[in-house]
Amino acid sequence: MTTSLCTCKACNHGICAQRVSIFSSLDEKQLIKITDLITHKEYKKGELLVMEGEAMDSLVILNGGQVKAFRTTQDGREQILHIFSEGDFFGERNLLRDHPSAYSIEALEDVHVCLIHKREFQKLIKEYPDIALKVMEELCERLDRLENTVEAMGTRPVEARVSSVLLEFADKYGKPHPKGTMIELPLSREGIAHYIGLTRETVSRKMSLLQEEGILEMVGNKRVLLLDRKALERAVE
Amino acid sequence: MTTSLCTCKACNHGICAQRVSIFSSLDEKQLIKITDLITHKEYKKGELLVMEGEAMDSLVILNGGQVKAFRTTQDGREQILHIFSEGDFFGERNLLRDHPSAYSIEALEDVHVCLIHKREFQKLIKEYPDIALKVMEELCERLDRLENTVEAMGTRPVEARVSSVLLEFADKYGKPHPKGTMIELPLSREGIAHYIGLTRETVSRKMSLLQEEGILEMVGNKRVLLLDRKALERAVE
DNA sequence: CGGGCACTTGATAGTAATCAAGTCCGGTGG
DNA sequence: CCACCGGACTTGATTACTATCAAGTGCCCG
Repeated sequence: MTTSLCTCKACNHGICAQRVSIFSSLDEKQLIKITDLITHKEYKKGELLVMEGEAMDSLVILNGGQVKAFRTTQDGREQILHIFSEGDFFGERNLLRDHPSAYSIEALEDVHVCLIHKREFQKLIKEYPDIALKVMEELCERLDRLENTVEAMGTRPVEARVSSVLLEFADKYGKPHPKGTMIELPLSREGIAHYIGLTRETVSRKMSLLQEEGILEMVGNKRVLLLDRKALERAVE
Repeated sequence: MTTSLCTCKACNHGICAQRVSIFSSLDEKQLIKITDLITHKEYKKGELLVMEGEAMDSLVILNGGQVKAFRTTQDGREQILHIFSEGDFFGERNLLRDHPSAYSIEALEDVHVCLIHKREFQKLIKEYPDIALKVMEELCERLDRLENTVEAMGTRPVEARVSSVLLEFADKYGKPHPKGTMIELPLSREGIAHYIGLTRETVSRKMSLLQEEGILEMVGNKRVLLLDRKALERAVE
């Protein structure tokens, strides 16, 4: 999955589509055809790719970097709904149903995206039904994750929710380390708070607690060394 | 949509599949073919259709009555994730990915379901890609609703969350009434609480408040007369 | 190396959970 | 049809927890 990355600036080797799971059922010839339909775009950290309520005319495939999908309430509170990483896509719902975007998308770091225009995407789906099945699979994953989030927000004590996010990040962004797992946090404390419906102070306090308990070690502000995964898993239940 | 209901006990007129949106793209001949694949089952109010963690071998289409999809935590707390009504289906995710069920399903009233076996469903999806698109549409709707729930649970004050559920029920189950809209509540106070992550007492108190404000009127325990929809909509924001 | 921003920590206040009685609804049986 | 019973609902008092407000500290980038 992470091998043979396309490192060229504009993906003109014709292989970047290969890395996206929704196209995994296609053969090389078909992939090259698709690559011709793709246009590219770059965003800097902090830039908005999409604004809530805006119409979308393309499927967006993340080809490097991470973004957050979030909503802002009238009184300025933010709720993060999804974090998308390399290989993920978004906009599919707006293309399928012709709705405006239900959330804003902001680059968490410098980001490179591939765009497939609405009419091409709709043609592709008709032509290769397997693509629809792959999209469906991805929608199912998101449903699973959101259901877990709802359950956590509805029934779990705050400490369990923090633990749960840390486990999610460990699985997605963790790298082996002699003392456990090193996690590159995609979000600041405030970001984590907005992901699970808390305030930055509460997240801070709970993470300090976890550190005192010897479960993890904070390494600067952007990394966490997970020492005792089992303990974290117990905290989630 | 609600016309020409199949009121026979076992749906042997061969038209019950017609009422399900996922088959709406098929013609009558195809529908009759599908009807042959369907088996039927009845459940009484309170019965479990599916247990969390159980393997599923069929797509379940609700042909009458309502059910709730929920999870129970180790310490006995319940979180309701979905409410399914006539025409809705579930189990699709387990069939597509061969996972055990992520939640239990309980009949909220006497229920009649149609079952399509896994192997038939998978054949149908291959044969009629439009069905996959319809399933996808439905998954999108559920994602939308869950995203709204997460946003509400993360950023909205409790009163707004209660108002939000009442509006949802008004749209789904409300009937015109000289003084406003009469809502048949699918859930008890406790059920509503478990749907939005609160306790029954809190739901009770907030609904009493809404009644004092003249926004609604409780009619017995199972119905609510919504008097001032606009006010409720304002409370959600 | 310095400055700004993110993070931590502490004190206080507000809100919902919990605990605890009562009341009312709704179904059942006479 | 009415009376009764049990479960669901309401209401009140108290407790627990997290948001908020406020200050200080430390990380990270230029």
